[in-house]
Amino acid sequence: MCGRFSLGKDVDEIIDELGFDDTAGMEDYLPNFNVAPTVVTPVLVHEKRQRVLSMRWGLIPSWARDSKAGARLINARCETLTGKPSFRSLVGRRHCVAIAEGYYEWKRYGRSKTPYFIRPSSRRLLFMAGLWDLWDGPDQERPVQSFTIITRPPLDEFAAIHDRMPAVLSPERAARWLDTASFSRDDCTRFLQAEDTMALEAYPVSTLVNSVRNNSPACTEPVGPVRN
DNA sequence: CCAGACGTTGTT
DNA sequence: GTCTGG
DNA sequence: CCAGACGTTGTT
DNA sequence: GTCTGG
Repeated sequence: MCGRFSLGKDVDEIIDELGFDDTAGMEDYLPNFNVAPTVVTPVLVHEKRQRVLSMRWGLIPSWARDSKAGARLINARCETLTGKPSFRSLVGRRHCVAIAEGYYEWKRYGRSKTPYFIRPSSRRLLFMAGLWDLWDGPDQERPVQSFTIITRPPLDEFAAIHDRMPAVLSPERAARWLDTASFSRDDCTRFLQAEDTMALEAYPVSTLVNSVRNNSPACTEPVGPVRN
């Protein structure tokens, strides 16, 4: 699955890599090596054109009575996406792509757990398919924008770490996912489960990352061998 | 018809 | 909002 | 995902 | 154990 990720690059690096020429949508951005659910973080959307919106991680459905309801909707299974009340209306309409340098996964060893960091071997940005929604809170002037990250069965190389992984998208496939106007709802699950061309590497990291209070480059530093 | 749920993960 | 259960 | 809290009353 | 907060 995906319950934590890192985005520690500077705003200029990110904007440059995305190919944008301004920082719209990232005015409040701060590098964060330990992005956790409920945190506001930049994601890509396509509304007439591609752009960045900063959203809360953890989808709050538009009909939710309170914002707590969505606190646990941090992931959506690609196999069941089109059937679930919280997600089905967003498929083909509100696609987004979470921007990260890599994601964390805790591998279980009996009673203990070791965090791993998984990132593109190229060290370019990692894109993860998602869905987003708008929620009109009772006292909110503006609707709350929130998103969920789609998960899938793992690629063979990562099956030993965990039995789920985020739906990772190469830049080309990310653009396809975002362009809902030309995206077929029926292809959704197949598209999200396709082999992606983005080569990834995985390695163990310090348990520093366990606590969301720890936000430093040490979170993503290897403490064991890097595996491709 | 109205009421109530609406999610994923991991653990046992 | 929309579906399921009663 | 993990960490941390988990309660009420009255008093300052 | 289970829920909330980050």
